[in-house]
Amino acid sequence: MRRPLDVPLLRRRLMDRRITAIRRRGKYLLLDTDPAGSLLIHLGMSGRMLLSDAHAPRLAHTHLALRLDSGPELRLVDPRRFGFAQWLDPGGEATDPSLSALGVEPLSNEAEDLLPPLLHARRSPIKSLLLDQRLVAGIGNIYAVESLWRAGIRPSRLGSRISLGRLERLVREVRAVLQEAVEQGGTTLRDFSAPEGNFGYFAVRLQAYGRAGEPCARCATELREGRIGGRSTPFCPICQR
DNA sequence: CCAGTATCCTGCAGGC
DNA sequence: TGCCTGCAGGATACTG
Repeated sequence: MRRPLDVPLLRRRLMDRRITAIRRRGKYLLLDTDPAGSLLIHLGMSGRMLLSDAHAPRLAHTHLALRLDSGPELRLVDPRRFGFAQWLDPGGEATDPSLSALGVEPLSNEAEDLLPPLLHARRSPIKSLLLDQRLVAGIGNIYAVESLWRAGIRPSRLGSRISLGRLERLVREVRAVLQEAVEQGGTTLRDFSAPEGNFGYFAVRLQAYGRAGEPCARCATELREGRIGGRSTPFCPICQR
């Protein structure tokens, strides 16, 4: 379902509300307010949130700008418009179909116990499983590709055909990749940046994503480019099995 | 149930 | 230089 970006409605709802908390669920961002309610945001492929001086010129494709009483403007910039911002009334988090269906947070304490058997029970390619937000919340193409390379697992291998031990290793690698990426400020390929405008430096650590045709960092075999779920899927034909 | 494809949209790189 | 094609961090509807 394509989501609306109803600016007049957002203006009515957000006027005179105070932002009390900022949360994340999977790839969704939630700004909770008082009086109760939340602004739900997804950045899609090309979206960014920017905290800018209210007088600074707005970048092209600025679809939403929230003037904060504290001074700056919170802006949603999204050239491709796959992202969205939507108002949620109290309780909306539980009724929103995609939000309520989100799976395990990979960085949560229970992920290492819950995920391996869950992945083992499915007959889809493991990469598709990692990208399925209803199973695991928050993994995108880059981090799926990286985690599988690190774990030495072929992206096309069916979940049911991977031992629980190897799936446990995979989940550990997913967590490590995500943690490192967050520490490095994310992965800037083209237009990603943090709200203050700084870039993410995880891209320099990518060993597989965007490296098809280059030698594998582990075994020097040329990385191949596959396609799973319509997404580019580089992998090492020797050390990913 | 599952896999693959099309779709939404703009920008950019590469080929000719 | 300019035009065309394909591809890009995501999610979902549809088809077979």
